[in-house]
Amino acid sequence: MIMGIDMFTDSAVIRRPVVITASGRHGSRCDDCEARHSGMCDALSDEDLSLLSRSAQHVAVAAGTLFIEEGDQSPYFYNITHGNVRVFRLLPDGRRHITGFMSGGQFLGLAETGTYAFNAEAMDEVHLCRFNRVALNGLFSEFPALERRLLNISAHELTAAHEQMLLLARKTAAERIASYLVNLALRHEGCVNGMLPAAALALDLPVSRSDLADYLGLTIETVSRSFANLKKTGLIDFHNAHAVTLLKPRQLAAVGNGAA
Amino acid sequence: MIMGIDMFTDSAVIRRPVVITASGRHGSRCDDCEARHSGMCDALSDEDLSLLSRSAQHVAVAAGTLFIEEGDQSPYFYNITHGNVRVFRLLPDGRRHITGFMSGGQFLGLAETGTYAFNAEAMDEVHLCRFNRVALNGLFSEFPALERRLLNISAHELTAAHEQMLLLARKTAAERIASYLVNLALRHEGCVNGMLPAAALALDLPVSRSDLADYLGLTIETVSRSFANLKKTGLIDFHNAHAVTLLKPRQLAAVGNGAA
DNA sequence: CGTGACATTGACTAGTATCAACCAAAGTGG
DNA sequence: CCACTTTGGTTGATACTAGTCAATGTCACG
Repeated sequence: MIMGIDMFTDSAVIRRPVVITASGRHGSRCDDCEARHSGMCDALSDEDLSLLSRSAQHVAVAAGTLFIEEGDQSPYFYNITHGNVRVFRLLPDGRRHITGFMSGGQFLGLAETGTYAFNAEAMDEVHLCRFNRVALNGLFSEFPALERRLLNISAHELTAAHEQMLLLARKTAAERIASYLVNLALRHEGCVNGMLPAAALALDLPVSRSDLADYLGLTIETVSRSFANLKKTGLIDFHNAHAVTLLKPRQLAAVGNGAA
Repeated sequence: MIMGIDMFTDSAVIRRPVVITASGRHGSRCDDCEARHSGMCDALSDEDLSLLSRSAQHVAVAAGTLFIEEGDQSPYFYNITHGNVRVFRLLPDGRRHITGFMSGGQFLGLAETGTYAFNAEAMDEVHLCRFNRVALNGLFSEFPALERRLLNISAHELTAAHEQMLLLARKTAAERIASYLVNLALRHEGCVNGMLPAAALALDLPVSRSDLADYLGLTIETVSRSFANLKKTGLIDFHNAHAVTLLKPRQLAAVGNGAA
Protein backbone atom coordinates (compact mmCIF):
# COMPACT_ATOMS: atom_id res chain seq x y z
CA MET A 1 0.00 0.00 0.00
CA ILE A 2 1.54 3.18 -1.14
CA MET A 3 -1.15 5.51 0.02
CA GLY A 4 -1.30 6.18 3.72
CA ILE A 5 -4.20 6.10 6.06
CA ASP A 6 -5.21 9.63 5.13
CA MET A 7 -5.82 8.76 1.55
CA PHE A 8 -9.54 9.54 1.64
CA THR A 9 -8.85 13.07 2.70
CA ASP A 10 -5.71 13.51 0.67
CA SER A 11 -5.93 16.44 -1.68
CA ALA A 12 -4.11 14.60 -4.45
CA VAL A 13 -6.68 13.19 -6.81
CA ILE A 14 -6.39 9.61 -7.91
CA ARG A 15 -7.29 8.98 -11.51
CA ARG A 16 -7.68 5.22 -11.30
CA PRO A 17 -9.43 3.19 -8.67
CA VAL A 18 -7.11 2.66 -5.76
CA VAL A 19 -7.47 -0.10 -3.25
CA ILE A 20 -7.21 1.44 0.15
CA THR A 21 -7.15 -1.66 2.22
CA ALA A 22 -8.57 -5.12 2.35
CA SER A 23 -8.54 -5.42 6.10
CA GLY A 24 -6.98 -2.27 7.45
CA ARG A 25 -8.49 0.90 8.74
CA HIS A 26 -11.71 0.62 6.82
CA GLY A 27 -11.92 -3.13 6.71
CA SER A 28 -13.33 -3.31 10.19
CA ARG A 29 -14.86 0.09 10.48
CA CYS A 30 -18.25 -0.36 8.93
CA ASP A 31 -19.74 1.07 12.08
CA ASP A 32 -18.73 4.59 11.20
CA CYS A 33 -19.31 4.26 7.46
CA GLU A 34 -21.60 6.81 5.85
CA ALA A 35 -23.55 4.00 4.28
CA ARG A 36 -23.87 1.93 7.44
CA HIS A 37 -27.59 2.54 7.73
CA SER A 38 -28.69 2.55 4.16
CA GLY A 39 -28.85 0.14 1.29
CA MET A 40 -27.60 -3.38 1.73
CA CYS A 41 -25.52 -2.80 4.84
CA ASP A 42 -28.52 -1.73 6.85
CA ALA A 43 -29.77 -5.29 6.60
CA LEU A 44 -26.98 -6.67 8.77
CA SER A 45 -26.04 -6.54 12.39
CA ASP A 46 -22.75 -4.96 13.41
CA GLU A 47 -21.22 -8.38 13.88
CA ASP A 48 -22.35 -9.74 10.53
CA LEU A 49 -21.29 -6.57 8.82
CA SER A 50 -17.80 -6.78 10.22
CA LEU A 51 -17.65 -10.38 8.98
CA LEU A 52 -18.91 -9.29 5.59
CA SER A 53 -16.38 -6.51 5.39
CA ARG A 54 -13.59 -9.08 5.37
CA SER A 55 -14.72 -10.02 1.89
CA ALA A 56 -14.64 -6.44 0.70
CA GLN A 57 -11.96 -4.24 -0.71
CA HIS A 58 -12.17 -0.52 -0.15
CA VAL A 59 -11.53 1.64 -3.13
CA ALA A 60 -11.40 5.38 -3.75
CA VAL A 61 -11.78 7.07 -7.10
CA ALA A 62 -11.24 10.72 -7.95
CA ALA A 63 -13.91 12.99 -9.33
CA GLY A 64 -14.39 12.42 -13.02
CA THR A 65 -13.01 8.90 -13.09
CA LEU A 66 -14.76 6.41 -15.31
CA PHE A 67 -14.37 3.41 -13.04
CA ILE A 68 -16.74 1.04 -14.80
CA GLU A 69 -16.80 0.90 -18.57
CA GLU A 70 -19.32 -0.90 -20.74
CA GLY A 71 -17.82 -4.08 -22.17
CA ASP A 72 -15.13 -4.43 -19.52
CA GLN A 73 -14.79 -7.66 -17.62
CA SER A 74 -17.02 -7.45 -14.58
CA PRO A 75 -15.37 -9.25 -11.69
CA TYR A 76 -16.71 -6.81 -9.10
CA PHE A 77 -19.91 -5.95 -7.38
CA TYR A 78 -19.73 -2.47 -5.83
CA ASN A 79 -21.39 -0.80 -2.91
CA ILE A 80 -21.07 2.98 -2.84
CA THR A 81 -20.06 4.30 0.55
CA HIS A 82 -19.37 7.91 -0.27
CA GLY A 83 -19.90 10.34 -3.12
CA ASN A 84 -22.05 10.40 -6.23
CA VAL A 85 -21.92 8.28 -9.34
CA ARG A 86 -23.29 8.86 -12.81
CA VAL A 87 -24.43 5.62 -14.47
CA PHE A 88 -24.92 5.86 -18.20
CA ARG A 89 -25.01 4.15 -21.56
CA LEU A 90 -23.80 5.41 -24.92
CA LEU A 91 -24.78 4.87 -28.53
CA PRO A 92 -21.93 4.54 -31.03
CA ASP A 93 -22.36 8.11 -32.30
CA GLY A 94 -22.10 9.55 -28.81
CA ARG A 95 -25.74 9.90 -27.82
CA ARG A 96 -25.82 9.40 -24.07
CA HIS A 97 -28.48 8.28 -21.66
CA ILE A 98 -27.92 8.62 -17.96
CA THR A 99 -29.59 5.66 -16.33
CA GLY A 100 -29.39 7.23 -12.91
CA PHE A 101 -27.42 9.06 -10.28
CA MET A 102 -26.32 6.87 -7.43
CA SER A 103 -24.89 7.64 -4.03
CA GLY A 104 -24.09 6.20 -0.64
CA GLY A 105 -25.69 2.85 0.10
CA GLN A 106 -26.55 2.00 -3.49
CA PHE A 107 -24.93 -0.87 -5.31
CA LEU A 108 -23.65 -1.46 -8.82
CA GLY A 109 -23.08 -4.48 -11.00
CA LEU A 110 -25.38 -7.04 -9.45
CA ALA A 111 -26.74 -8.38 -12.75
CA GLU A 112 -23.52 -8.46 -14.71
CA THR A 113 -22.47 -11.72 -16.22
CA GLY A 114 -19.08 -11.46 -17.81
CA THR A 115 -18.99 -7.83 -18.82
CA TYR A 116 -20.55 -4.62 -17.54
CA ALA A 117 -23.51 -3.35 -19.54
CA PHE A 118 -23.09 0.26 -18.41
CA ASN A 119 -20.58 2.96 -17.56
CA ALA A 120 -20.08 4.47 -14.13
CA GLU A 121 -18.31 7.75 -13.53
CA ALA A 122 -17.46 9.44 -10.24
CA MET A 123 -19.14 12.85 -10.06
CA ASP A 124 -17.01 13.75 -7.04
CA GLU A 125 -14.62 11.78 -4.90
CA VAL A 126 -16.21 8.37 -4.53
CA HIS A 127 -15.51 5.58 -2.08
CA LEU A 128 -16.58 2.07 -2.86
CA CYS A 129 -16.80 -1.28 -1.15
CA ARG A 130 -15.95 -3.88 -3.69
CA PHE A 131 -16.79 -7.60 -3.69
CA ASN A 132 -15.62 -10.33 -5.95
CA ARG A 133 -18.61 -11.55 -7.91
CA VAL A 134 -17.77 -15.24 -7.67
CA ALA A 135 -17.82 -14.92 -3.89
CA LEU A 136 -21.24 -13.30 -3.89
CA ASN A 137 -23.35 -16.44 -3.78
CA GLY A 138 -21.33 -17.65 -0.85
CA LEU A 139 -21.92 -14.37 0.93
CA PHE A 140 -25.64 -14.63 0.27
CA SER A 141 -25.72 -18.05 1.88
CA GLU A 142 -23.74 -16.77 4.83
CA PHE A 143 -25.87 -13.65 5.23
CA PRO A 144 -29.41 -14.42 4.09
CA ALA A 145 -30.58 -11.00 5.25
CA LEU A 146 -28.22 -9.49 2.71
CA GLU A 147 -29.82 -11.38 -0.11
CA ARG A 148 -33.28 -10.53 1.13
CA ARG A 149 -32.39 -6.89 1.19
CA LEU A 150 -30.84 -6.91 -2.26
CA LEU A 151 -33.96 -8.53 -3.66
CA ASN A 152 -36.05 -5.90 -2.01
CA ILE A 153 -33.98 -3.04 -3.33
CA SER A 154 -33.77 -4.52 -6.81
CA ALA A 155 -37.51 -4.89 -6.95
CA HIS A 156 -37.97 -1.27 -5.98
CA GLU A 157 -35.36 -0.11 -8.44
CA LEU A 158 -37.28 -1.96 -11.09
CA THR A 159 -40.42 -0.05 -10.17
CA ALA A 160 -38.48 3.20 -10.31
CA ALA A 161 -37.09 2.24 -13.71
CA HIS A 162 -40.61 1.65 -14.98
CA GLU A 163 -41.62 5.07 -13.71
CA GLN A 164 -38.71 6.61 -15.59
CA MET A 165 -39.69 4.67 -18.71
CA LEU A 166 -43.15 6.23 -18.53
CA LEU A 167 -41.50 9.63 -18.28
CA LEU A 168 -39.22 8.99 -21.24
CA ALA A 169 -41.90 7.42 -23.39
CA ARG A 170 -44.82 9.73 -22.80
CA LYS A 171 -44.13 12.92 -20.89
CA THR A 172 -43.47 16.36 -22.38
CA ALA A 173 -40.31 18.30 -21.60
CA ALA A 174 -42.03 20.42 -18.96
CA GLU A 175 -43.56 17.34 -17.34
CA ARG A 176 -40.16 15.66 -17.20
CA ILE A 177 -38.56 18.64 -15.49
CA ALA A 178 -41.46 18.91 -13.07
CA SER A 179 -41.22 15.20 -12.26
CA TYR A 180 -37.52 15.50 -11.65
CA LEU A 181 -37.87 18.49 -9.35
CA VAL A 182 -40.65 16.88 -7.36
CA ASN A 183 -38.74 13.63 -6.95
CA LEU A 184 -35.74 15.59 -5.81
CA ALA A 185 -37.86 17.42 -3.28
CA LEU A 186 -39.37 14.20 -1.98
CA ARG A 187 -35.99 12.57 -1.60
CA HIS A 188 -34.07 15.35 0.01
CA GLU A 189 -36.19 17.85 1.81
CA GLY A 190 -37.41 15.81 4.70
CA CYS A 191 -40.75 15.22 3.04
CA VAL A 192 -41.16 12.05 5.00
CA ASN A 193 -44.52 10.44 4.35
CA GLY A 194 -44.22 11.20 0.65
CA MET A 195 -46.21 14.39 1.07
CA LEU A 196 -45.12 17.62 -0.52
CA PRO A 197 -45.53 20.83 1.45
CA ALA A 198 -48.03 23.32 0.10
CA ALA A 199 -45.52 26.10 0.75
CA ALA A 200 -42.49 27.12 -1.29
CA LEU A 201 -39.48 24.86 -1.07
CA ALA A 202 -35.88 25.70 -1.92
CA LEU A 203 -33.84 23.03 -3.66
CA ASP A 204 -30.23 22.64 -4.62
CA LEU A 205 -29.94 20.95 -8.00
CA PRO A 206 -27.03 18.54 -7.78
CA VAL A 207 -26.55 18.06 -11.52
CA SER A 208 -25.62 20.13 -14.54
CA ARG A 209 -28.05 20.94 -17.33
CA SER A 210 -26.15 18.52 -19.49
CA ASP A 211 -26.52 15.63 -17.05
CA LEU A 212 -30.14 16.50 -16.51
CA ALA A 213 -30.79 16.52 -20.26
CA ASP A 214 -29.21 13.12 -20.71
CA TYR A 215 -31.12 11.77 -17.73
CA LEU A 216 -34.48 13.05 -18.99
CA GLY A 217 -33.98 12.30 -22.67
CA LEU A 218 -33.83 15.96 -23.73
CA THR A 219 -31.21 18.47 -24.90
CA ILE A 220 -29.66 21.08 -22.64
CA GLU A 221 -31.44 23.81 -24.59
CA THR A 222 -34.83 22.22 -24.03
CA VAL A 223 -34.04 21.75 -20.34
CA SER A 224 -33.07 25.39 -20.09
CA ARG A 225 -36.20 26.57 -21.89
CA SER A 226 -38.45 24.32 -19.82
CA PHE A 227 -37.01 25.80 -16.64
CA ALA A 228 -37.63 29.25 -18.06
CA ASN A 229 -41.23 28.35 -18.90
CA LEU A 230 -41.94 26.92 -15.45
CA LYS A 231 -40.55 30.12 -14.01
CA LYS A 232 -42.70 32.24 -16.31
CA THR A 233 -45.81 30.33 -15.27
CA GLY A 234 -44.94 30.92 -11.63
CA LEU A 235 -44.44 27.33 -10.55
CA ILE A 236 -40.75 27.72 -9.77
CA ASP A 237 -38.17 30.46 -9.34
CA PHE A 238 -34.40 30.58 -9.59
CA HIS A 239 -31.55 33.05 -9.77
CA ASN A 240 -28.85 30.63 -10.78
CA ALA A 241 -29.02 27.29 -12.49
CA HIS A 242 -28.59 25.22 -9.34
CA ALA A 243 -30.71 27.01 -6.75
CA VAL A 244 -34.36 26.47 -7.57
CA THR A 245 -37.40 27.25 -5.46
CA LEU A 246 -40.57 25.29 -5.97
CA LEU A 247 -43.15 28.02 -5.51
CA LYS A 248 -46.15 25.72 -5.78
CA PRO A 249 -44.86 22.21 -5.10
CA ARG A 250 -48.21 20.50 -5.39
CA GLN A 251 -49.15 22.17 -8.64
CA LEU A 252 -45.73 21.28 -9.93
CA ALA A 253 -46.34 17.67 -8.92
CA ALA A 254 -49.61 17.75 -10.85
CA VAL A 255 -47.72 18.90 -13.93
CA GLY A 256 -45.14 16.18 -13.40
CA ASN A 257 -47.84 13.54 -13.15
CA GLY A 258 -49.24 14.67 -16.47
CA ALA A 259 -52.49 16.07 -15.07
CA ALA A 260 -54.55 16.78 -18.15
CA MET B 1 -65.68 -24.48 -7.00
CA ILE B 2 -68.23 -23.78 -9.65
CA MET B 3 -66.05 -24.38 -12.64
CA GLY B 4 -65.21 -27.93 -13.44
CA ILE B 5 -61.93 -29.53 -14.18
CA ASP B 6 -62.08 -28.45 -17.80
CA MET B 7 -62.15 -24.80 -16.96
CA PHE B 8 -58.87 -23.98 -18.66
CA THR B 9 -60.14 -25.29 -21.95
CA ASP B 10 -63.68 -24.10 -21.48
CA SER B 11 -64.85 -21.89 -24.30
CA ALA B 12 -66.75 -19.56 -21.98
CA VAL B 13 -64.54 -16.58 -21.22
CA ILE B 14 -64.23 -15.42 -17.66
CA ARG B 15 -64.13 -11.67 -17.20
CA ARG B 16 -62.78 -11.65 -13.67
CA PRO B 17 -59.96 -13.69 -12.21
CA VAL B 18 -61.30 -17.05 -11.17
CA VAL B 19 -59.65 -19.29 -8.64
CA ILE B 20 -59.40 -22.71 -10.16
CA THR B 21 -58.18 -24.59 -7.18
CA ALA B 22 -55.93 -24.21 -4.20
CA SER B 23 -55.02 -27.85 -3.97
CA GLY B 24 -56.92 -29.61 -6.69
CA ARG B 25 -55.95 -30.66 -10.15
CA HIS B 26 -53.29 -28.02 -10.64
CA GLY B 27 -52.21 -27.65 -7.07
CA SER B 28 -50.01 -30.68 -7.28
CA ARG B 29 -49.34 -30.75 -10.98
CA CYS B 30 -46.43 -28.40 -11.37
CA ASP B 31 -44.59 -31.15 -13.17
CA ASP B 32 -46.64 -30.73 -16.31
CA CYS B 33 -46.95 -26.94 -16.06
CA GLU B 34 -45.85 -24.93 -19.09
CA ALA B 35 -43.71 -22.79 -16.84
CA ARG B 36 -42.10 -25.68 -14.98
CA HIS B 37 -38.70 -25.05 -16.53
CA SER B 38 -38.58 -21.30 -16.76
CA GLY B 39 -38.57 -18.38 -14.40
CA MET B 40 -38.74 -18.93 -10.69
CA CYS B 41 -40.04 -22.50 -10.79
CA ASP B 42 -37.00 -23.75 -12.62
CA ALA B 43 -35.00 -23.01 -9.49
CA LEU B 44 -36.72 -25.74 -7.49
CA SER B 45 -36.72 -29.49 -7.43
CA ASP B 46 -39.94 -31.39 -8.15
CA GLU B 47 -40.39 -32.06 -4.45
CA ASP B 48 -39.84 -28.47 -3.37
CA LEU B 49 -42.06 -27.23 -6.13
CA SER B 50 -44.89 -29.45 -5.07
CA LEU B 51 -44.46 -28.14 -1.53
CA LEU B 52 -44.42 -24.57 -2.83
CA SER B 53 -47.54 -25.16 -4.87
CA ARG B 54 -49.51 -25.71 -1.69
CA SER B 55 -49.09 -22.02 -0.99
CA ALA B 56 -50.37 -21.06 -4.41
CA GLN B 57 -53.77 -20.46 -5.84
CA HIS B 58 -54.36 -21.12 -9.49
CA VAL B 59 -56.25 -18.51 -11.36
CA ALA B 60 -57.46 -18.11 -14.92
CA VAL B 61 -58.38 -14.86 -16.59
CA ALA B 62 -60.01 -14.35 -19.96
CA ALA B 63 -58.44 -12.47 -22.84
CA GLY B 64 -58.80 -8.74 -22.34
CA THR B 65 -59.22 -8.88 -18.58
CA LEU B 66 -57.52 -6.16 -16.58
CA PHE B 67 -56.57 -8.32 -13.63
CA ILE B 68 -54.21 -5.90 -11.90
CA GLU B 69 -55.09 -2.23 -11.70
CA GLU B 70 -52.82 0.57 -10.57
CA GLY B 71 -53.77 1.74 -7.10
CA ASP B 72 -55.54 -1.48 -6.11
CA GLN B 73 -54.58 -3.25 -2.93
CA SER B 74 -51.77 -5.64 -3.77
CA PRO B 75 -52.13 -8.76 -1.67
CA TYR B 76 -50.82 -11.03 -4.41
CA PHE B 77 -47.62 -11.94 -6.09
CA TYR B 78 -48.24 -13.66 -9.45
CA ASN B 79 -46.37 -16.15 -11.52
CA ILE B 80 -47.61 -16.47 -15.10
CA THR B 81 -48.02 -20.08 -16.17
CA HIS B 82 -49.77 -19.62 -19.47
CA GLY B 83 -50.62 -16.85 -21.91
CA ASN B 84 -49.42 -13.30 -22.46
CA VAL B 85 -49.80 -10.23 -20.32
CA ARG B 86 -49.55 -6.57 -21.18
CA VAL B 87 -48.09 -4.53 -18.30
CA PHE B 88 -48.65 -0.81 -18.60
CA ARG B 89 -48.99 2.54 -16.90
CA LEU B 90 -51.29 5.43 -17.73
CA LEU B 91 -51.18 9.18 -17.38
CA PRO B 92 -54.39 10.92 -16.30
CA ASP B 93 -55.20 12.07 -19.83
CA GLY B 94 -54.93 8.57 -21.23
CA ARG B 95 -51.35 8.50 -22.52
CA ARG B 96 -50.19 4.92 -22.13
CA HIS B 97 -46.82 3.33 -21.78
CA ILE B 98 -46.48 -0.42 -22.04
CA THR B 99 -43.77 -1.44 -19.63
CA GLY B 100 -43.47 -4.85 -21.17
CA PHE B 101 -45.11 -7.98 -22.48
CA MET B 102 -44.84 -10.91 -20.12
CA SER B 103 -45.51 -14.59 -20.56
CA GLY B 104 -45.04 -18.00 -19.00
CA GLY B 105 -42.50 -18.15 -16.21
CA GLN B 106 -42.40 -14.42 -15.54
CA PHE B 107 -43.67 -12.93 -12.32
CA LEU B 108 -45.61 -9.84 -11.35
CA GLY B 109 -45.94 -7.73 -8.25
CA LEU B 110 -42.75 -8.51 -6.40
CA ALA B 111 -41.99 -4.93 -5.38
CA GLU B 112 -45.46 -3.85 -4.43
CA THR B 113 -46.03 -2.48 -0.99
CA GLY B 114 -49.66 -1.79 -0.35
CA THR B 115 -50.90 -1.02 -3.82
CA TYR B 116 -49.94 -2.01 -7.34
CA ALA B 117 -48.00 0.59 -9.31
CA PHE B 118 -49.00 -0.79 -12.70
CA ASN B 119 -51.80 -2.38 -14.70
CA ALA B 120 -51.78 -5.89 -16.08
CA GLU B 121 -54.09 -7.07 -18.81
CA ALA B 122 -54.47 -10.52 -20.29
CA MET B 123 -53.72 -10.46 -24.01
CA ASP B 124 -55.16 -13.95 -24.40
CA GLU B 125 -56.35 -16.53 -21.93
CA VAL B 126 -53.92 -16.31 -19.04
CA HIS B 127 -53.25 -18.71 -16.19
CA LEU B 128 -51.57 -17.53 -13.08
CA CYS B 129 -50.10 -18.97 -9.91
CA ARG B 130 -50.89 -16.58 -7.13
CA PHE B 131 -49.18 -16.21 -3.76
CA ASN B 132 -50.15 -14.18 -0.78
CA ARG B 133 -47.56 -11.48 -0.34
CA VAL B 134 -47.35 -11.73 3.43
CA ALA B 135 -46.42 -15.39 3.03
CA LEU B 136 -43.64 -14.61 0.59
CA ASN B 137 -40.87 -14.04 3.09
CA GLY B 138 -41.69 -17.31 4.72
CA LEU B 139 -41.52 -19.05 1.37
CA PHE B 140 -38.16 -17.48 0.69
CA SER B 141 -36.81 -18.84 3.96
CA GLU B 142 -38.24 -22.25 3.18
CA PHE B 143 -36.93 -22.26 -0.40
CA PRO B 144 -33.71 -20.23 -0.54
CA ALA B 145 -33.19 -21.23 -4.16
CA LEU B 146 -36.42 -19.43 -4.97
CA GLU B 147 -35.18 -16.21 -3.50
CA ARG B 148 -31.82 -16.61 -5.22
CA ARG B 149 -33.56 -17.06 -8.54
CA LEU B 150 -35.89 -14.11 -8.05
CA LEU B 151 -32.93 -11.89 -7.25
CA ASN B 152 -31.19 -13.10 -10.37
CA ILE B 153 -34.19 -12.49 -12.58
CA SER B 154 -34.89 -9.10 -11.02
CA ALA B 155 -31.34 -7.99 -11.61
CA HIS B 156 -31.58 -9.00 -15.25
CA GLU B 157 -34.94 -7.33 -15.67
CA LEU B 158 -33.36 -4.19 -14.32
CA THR B 159 -30.66 -4.39 -16.98
CA ALA B 160 -33.33 -4.90 -19.62
CA ALA B 161 -35.25 -1.91 -18.28
CA HIS B 162 -32.13 0.23 -18.59
CA GLU B 163 -31.72 -0.91 -22.17
CA GLN B 164 -35.30 0.11 -22.88
CA MET B 165 -34.69 3.46 -21.20
CA LEU B 166 -31.81 4.08 -23.59
CA LEU B 167 -34.14 3.27 -26.46
CA LEU B 168 -36.88 5.58 -25.21
CA ALA B 169 -34.52 8.40 -24.32
CA ARG B 170 -32.24 8.46 -27.32
CA LYS B 171 -33.19 6.28 -30.27
CA THR B 172 -35.03 7.41 -33.40
CA ALA B 173 -38.29 5.78 -34.49
CA ALA B 174 -36.54 3.55 -37.03
CA GLU B 175 -33.93 2.52 -34.47
CA ARG B 176 -36.64 1.61 -31.98
CA ILE B 177 -38.45 -0.58 -34.49
CA ALA B 178 -35.19 -2.20 -35.54
CA SER B 179 -34.27 -2.88 -31.90
CA TYR B 180 -37.65 -4.42 -31.26
CA LEU B 181 -37.47 -6.68 -34.29
CA VAL B 182 -33.97 -7.83 -33.47
CA ASN B 183 -34.83 -8.56 -29.85
CA LEU B 184 -37.84 -10.52 -31.00
CA ALA B 185 -35.67 -12.50 -33.38
CA LEU B 186 -33.11 -13.23 -30.66
CA ARG B 187 -35.76 -14.37 -28.22
CA HIS B 188 -37.83 -16.54 -30.48
CA GLU B 189 -36.00 -17.85 -33.47
CA GLY B 190 -33.61 -20.25 -31.84
CA CYS B 191 -30.76 -17.78 -32.12
CA VAL B 192 -29.09 -19.40 -29.19
CA ASN B 193 -25.73 -17.85 -28.48
CA GLY B 194 -27.16 -14.39 -29.07
CA MET B 195 -26.00 -14.45 -32.67
CA LEU B 196 -28.21 -13.33 -35.49
CA PRO B 197 -28.12 -15.29 -38.73
CA ALA B 198 -26.78 -13.48 -41.75
CA ALA B 199 -29.64 -14.86 -43.81
CA ALA B 200 -33.25 -13.73 -43.98
CA LEU B 201 -35.44 -14.59 -41.03
CA ALA B 202 -39.24 -14.72 -40.89
CA LEU B 203 -40.92 -13.43 -37.75
CA ASP B 204 -44.45 -13.40 -36.43
CA LEU B 205 -45.16 -10.13 -34.65
CA PRO B 206 -47.20 -10.96 -31.59
CA VAL B 207 -48.50 -7.45 -30.92
CA SER B 208 -50.67 -4.85 -32.63
CA ARG B 209 -49.32 -1.59 -33.97
CA SER B 210 -51.03 0.15 -31.11
CA ASP B 211 -49.32 -1.99 -28.46
CA LEU B 212 -46.03 -1.64 -30.24
CA ALA B 213 -46.38 2.14 -30.37
CA ASP B 214 -47.11 2.35 -26.66
CA TYR B 215 -44.23 0.02 -25.91
CA LEU B 216 -41.75 2.02 -27.97
CA GLY B 217 -42.95 5.50 -27.05
CA LEU B 218 -44.31 6.28 -30.53
CA THR B 219 -47.67 6.64 -32.26
CA ILE B 220 -49.21 3.94 -34.43
CA GLU B 221 -48.73 6.12 -37.49
CA THR B 222 -45.04 6.53 -36.82
CA VAL B 223 -44.69 2.80 -36.25
CA SER B 224 -46.44 2.14 -39.53
CA ARG B 225 -44.29 4.62 -41.42
CA SER B 226 -41.10 3.30 -39.87
CA PHE B 227 -41.99 -0.22 -40.98
CA ALA B 228 -42.65 1.14 -44.45
CA ASN B 229 -39.28 2.91 -44.48
CA LEU B 230 -37.36 -0.16 -43.34
CA LYS B 231 -39.10 -2.06 -46.10
CA LYS B 232 -38.22 0.61 -48.65
CA THR B 233 -34.56 0.49 -47.63
CA GLY B 234 -34.57 -3.29 -48.06
CA LEU B 235 -33.87 -4.28 -44.47
CA ILE B 236 -37.20 -5.99 -43.93
CA ASP B 237 -40.17 -7.19 -45.92
CA PHE B 238 -43.79 -7.90 -45.07
CA HIS B 239 -47.12 -8.55 -46.71
CA ASN B 240 -49.30 -8.18 -43.68
CA ALA B 241 -48.73 -6.32 -40.44
CA HIS B 242 -47.82 -9.38 -38.39
CA ALA B 243 -45.62 -11.43 -40.71
CA VAL B 244 -42.30 -9.69 -41.13
CA THR B 245 -39.12 -10.98 -42.70
CA LEU B 246 -35.80 -9.60 -41.61
CA LEU B 247 -33.95 -9.51 -44.91
CA LYS B 248 -30.65 -8.38 -43.45
CA PRO B 249 -30.79 -9.20 -39.75
CA ARG B 250 -27.30 -7.98 -38.95
CA GLN B 251 -27.68 -4.69 -40.74
CA LEU B 252 -30.99 -4.27 -38.98
CA ALA B 253 -29.26 -4.91 -35.67
CA ALA B 254 -26.72 -2.23 -36.54
CA VAL B 255 -29.57 0.22 -37.11
CA GLY B 256 -31.15 -0.82 -33.83
CA ASN B 257 -27.90 -0.25 -31.98
CA GLY B 258 -27.73 3.26 -33.37
CA ALA B 259 -24.70 2.64 -35.58
CA ALA B 260 -23.72 6.10 -36.74
C1' DC C 1 -72.31 -7.79 -48.17
C1' DG C 2 -72.09 -4.67 -44.38
C1' DT C 3 -69.66 -3.73 -40.18
C1' DG C 4 -65.92 -2.88 -37.17
C1' DA C 5 -61.14 -3.35 -35.82
C1' DC C 6 -56.73 -2.58 -37.35
C1' DA C 7 -53.39 -0.66 -40.51
C1' DT C 8 -51.62 2.51 -44.03
C1' DT C 9 -51.02 6.86 -46.19
C1' DG C 10 -51.29 11.88 -46.84
C1' DA C 11 -51.37 16.73 -45.37
C1' DC C 12 -50.35 19.58 -41.94
C1' DT C 13 -48.69 20.97 -37.19
C1' DA C 14 -46.14 21.13 -33.07
C1' DG C 15 -42.60 20.12 -30.03
C1' DT C 16 -38.07 19.39 -29.61
C1' DA C 17 -33.47 19.34 -31.80
C1' DT C 18 -29.94 21.82 -34.09
C1' DC C 19 -27.05 25.62 -35.00
C1' DA C 20 -25.32 29.76 -33.47
C1' DA C 21 -24.73 33.87 -30.77
C1' DC C 22 -24.28 35.64 -26.42
C1' DC C 23 -23.66 35.80 -21.30
C1' DA C 24 -21.82 34.95 -16.60
C1' DA C 25 -18.87 32.86 -13.41
C1' DA C 26 -14.71 30.71 -12.48
C1' DG C 27 -10.29 29.79 -13.25
C1' DT C 28 -5.40 30.87 -15.35
C1' DG C 29 -1.33 33.24 -16.23
C1' DG C 30 1.40 37.25 -16.97
C1' DC D 1 -4.79 42.55 -10.32
C1' DC D 2 -6.54 42.28 -14.76
C1' DA D 3 -6.97 40.40 -19.62
C1' DC D 4 -7.85 35.85 -21.38
C1' DT D 5 -9.77 31.51 -21.65
C1' DT D 6 -12.78 27.93 -20.33
C1' DT D 7 -16.94 26.04 -18.86
C1' DG D 8 -21.70 26.00 -18.29
C1' DG D 9 -26.00 28.24 -19.20
C1' DT D 10 -29.44 31.07 -21.76
C1' DT D 11 -31.74 32.73 -25.75
C1' DG D 12 -32.97 33.16 -30.66
C1' DA D 13 -33.70 31.48 -35.50
C1' DT D 14 -34.52 27.63 -38.08
C1' DA D 15 -34.97 22.62 -39.25
C1' DC D 16 -36.79 18.30 -38.75
C1' DT D 17 -38.79 14.33 -36.51
C1' DA D 18 -42.67 12.63 -34.89
C1' DG D 19 -47.50 13.85 -33.62
C1' DT D 20 -52.21 15.03 -35.07
C1' DC D 21 -56.10 14.87 -37.94
C1' DA D 22 -58.35 12.80 -41.61
C1' DA D 23 -59.19 9.76 -45.46
C1' DT D 24 -58.63 5.33 -47.34
C1' DG D 25 -57.50 0.45 -47.40
C1' DT D 26 -57.65 -4.43 -45.67
C1' DC D 27 -59.29 -8.25 -43.42
C1' DA D 28 -62.13 -11.09 -40.35
C1' DC D 29 -66.64 -11.91 -39.02
C1' DG D 30 -71.65 -11.99 -38.58
